[in-house]
Parts: sequence; structure tokens; C-alpha cells
Amino acid sequence: MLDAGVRVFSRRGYHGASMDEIADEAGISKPMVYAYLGTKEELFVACLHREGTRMMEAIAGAAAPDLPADERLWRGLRAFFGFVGAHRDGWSVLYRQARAEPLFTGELTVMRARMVEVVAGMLDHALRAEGREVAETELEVVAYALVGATESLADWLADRPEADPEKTATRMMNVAWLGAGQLLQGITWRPPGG
Amino acid sequence: MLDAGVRVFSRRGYHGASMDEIADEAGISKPMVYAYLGTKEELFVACLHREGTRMMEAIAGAAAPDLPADERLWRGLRAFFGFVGAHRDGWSVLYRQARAEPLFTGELTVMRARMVEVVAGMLDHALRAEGREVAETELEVVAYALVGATESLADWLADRPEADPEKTATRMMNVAWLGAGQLLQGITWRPPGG
DNA sequence: GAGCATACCTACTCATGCGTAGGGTTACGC
DNA sequence: GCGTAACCCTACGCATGAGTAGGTATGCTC
Repeated sequence: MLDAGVRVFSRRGYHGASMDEIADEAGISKPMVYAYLGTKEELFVACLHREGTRMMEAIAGAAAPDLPADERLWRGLRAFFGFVGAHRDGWSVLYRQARAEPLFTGELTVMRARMVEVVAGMLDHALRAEGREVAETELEVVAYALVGATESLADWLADRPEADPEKTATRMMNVAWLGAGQLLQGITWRPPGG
Repeated sequence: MLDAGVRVFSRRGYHGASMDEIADEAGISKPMVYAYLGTKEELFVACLHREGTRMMEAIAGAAAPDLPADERLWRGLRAFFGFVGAHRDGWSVLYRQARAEPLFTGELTVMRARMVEVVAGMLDHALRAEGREVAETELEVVAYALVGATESLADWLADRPEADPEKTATRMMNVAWLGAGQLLQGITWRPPGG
């Protein structure tokens, strides 16, 4: 039933989806949907939650905390893109629909914050291993950028059924790691004339 | 009048915005809106178009094509940040709305092509200067990642009034350039055991 | 088999909001 | 002063779709 919701929401968008169509897709009647999952808004949040949780679990399960940073990042990215590739509908619901609708931005902010926390923790861990340290804000910014870039590529992937998730993960890793790798070595770029 | 549209659309979202409210915001009556700009859908496209064009011009104007690649990227990024920062309720919000709504995917494809053209063209130019060449898809992916990261940082910035835009742009440049810089040198990361 | 609960459906109410019809107002020509 | 034309308004028609009322079938208890 949530599956039906996710399918229809991703096909039509939150507003374009009618409860009739969702009920139809699930093979039951509308009052049943209301009986089990409440209003349209609640139904959407339920879908959002489930897809988000599944994704988090997929990533957390892949990126074991005792691995070296690049390996962790790679596995995390691969799990992420693998998930998006396999659940294009779910991704569309999560990040396209939820982002556009002011009603759901709160939910989404929480999820992203958790993602950023994970990534920042990864970088922090790698830095401490080398005896270096960086202000928390600095890490947060880098993590934000990486998460944003990854989300963006996930969108790219979701629009291209022929694209390979594995290959996309590798590309992302190139951008993320070669950038982050330099940063971890203490190399920074400076604005000209600054 | 388009200004009113942009304001209301970004405040309420595409569906949440009513033509009455837009007309009210513009200080005229609804039939006037229809007389000048047609249906709600056409109005939205017009807003999207204008904001997108403005942003493109801001970036293209800042990043002169005869500069070295890092300088171009830096100026482009700064212009991008400046624009998104100054038009917080403008382009990025509309863009988000458009992505969620299947109605606008066509229009969006065109805009995206132009965006990618600007960012990827920058990278492509740098590559050709070194006599190297990379598949168009490859460039598109990198461009996507960079734009996504930048948007994400713009969000980060918007939530923190005390943060410095210039400094944030520098951080973004660090991630983007040190990553892209390595890539331009032909250095690529490979998956372990691949 | 009467009473009752569960599970589900058809068919409705009602609010919302896009798009428009038709009426008023001002300015100008004659 | 009267026609008329440009301009803009109020006030409505109408479709859509969220949420619900009230009915029907099946099964379970005593």
C-alpha cells in the first residue's frame, strides 16, 4: 500500500497524485486508504519516512566504521547510488517532491542533518587518525558540499534509466575524494590576490 | 508583475500559489494577469525563464573566457553565490518547484542544458588547453556535482546569517577546484579491487 | 437464526481555485 | 451630449479532488 503511494507520488508528483489513483493502484478503495493511513499528507510522510529509513540503513550497513576513510566513503557512496538506482521512485518522492513542498521541508532537514553528521564524522575520523584537527564548522561545510553534490548526482541518475549507478558512484568518488583527499593533506586553495 | 509571481511562487510553491494572491501582490486584478501572461502554467514558465536567464548572465558575465581555468571557476562560483544569495527567493526555489512538477520537465531540460554548457564549458576549455579531451557525459556529471554542492552550500549559508558569503565561496572553491584540479591533471581515483 | 462486528464499497458533500463573462469607468472623437 | 473604444474590475461557472456518510456482504458468537 505504501508501495502504491510511492509509485503514484513519483509518477504524478505530490499534488498531481489523487487519492483515488493511489487506492486504485493499491487495488483497494479510497476509504480503506483513509482508514489505514489517514490523510494524504500523513500518507506522504509515511512514504517519506519509510524510504528515508531504508536508505539510511542501506548506507549505514555498507560503511563500517573501522575501515579507512576512502574505503568508507566509497562504500557509502556505492550503497547510496545503488539504492537510488534500485529505488528511483522512492528517491523521486524523497528529494524532489518533499523538497518542493514547504509542508515537508522540516522532515527533510532532519534527514539531511543526519547525513551530514555521518559524512562529517567520517572526515573527522580520518583527520584525527593523522593527528590533525579542523574546526567543526569547516568539516560541516565540506560535508554539506559533498552531500549536496551527491544528491544532485542522484537526481541526474534518477532521470536516466540507462545510466549505471556503479559508474555514477565512481564519478562522485572522483570528485569527492580527490577534493577531500587534498584537503585532508592540508592543501588549500586561496583566492587570487587575497 | 513577474516579480510578484516569483515572490508568491517561492513563498507558497507552485501549487500553493493562487492566481488571486499573485494578482494581489502585483496590485492588479486577476483578469489582467491572464490578459498579459496567460495561464498559471505559462506564468510560471515565464518566471522560471527570466530568473534562469538572469543567473546565467550573471555567471557568464563574471567568468570571462580568456582567463585561466581556476580563475574562471572562482569568478563563476562567486557570481553564482552572489546571485543565489541576493535572489534567495528567486531562482533556486523556482528550480526546485519545477523539478517536482512533471509539467515542467521539458522546460527544465532546456535550462539544464544551458547551465551545463556554462559550467562544463569552463572545464572543457581548460582540458583542451592541455590538449586533453573528455566525453561530454563526463563533463556533465562533474558540472552537476559542482552545481549541486554549490546549491547545498547556498542553503547552508542562508540558514546562518552570521556566516560570510565570500568565505563560503572560498570553501566551495577548495572542494571544487582541488577535486576538479586533480581530475584535470588526469588523476583519477579507482575503486579498490576494480 | 438473531445479533453483532469486521471489512469493504459506492456515491456523496464541500471547499478550493482556475479561468471567464459581463459590467462599470475614463478618455477621446465628433 | 453621444458613440465607442480601451481598460480594468467584481462576481461567477465549473472541474477537480480531499475526505465522509451510509450501505452491503461476510463471518463469528450464542
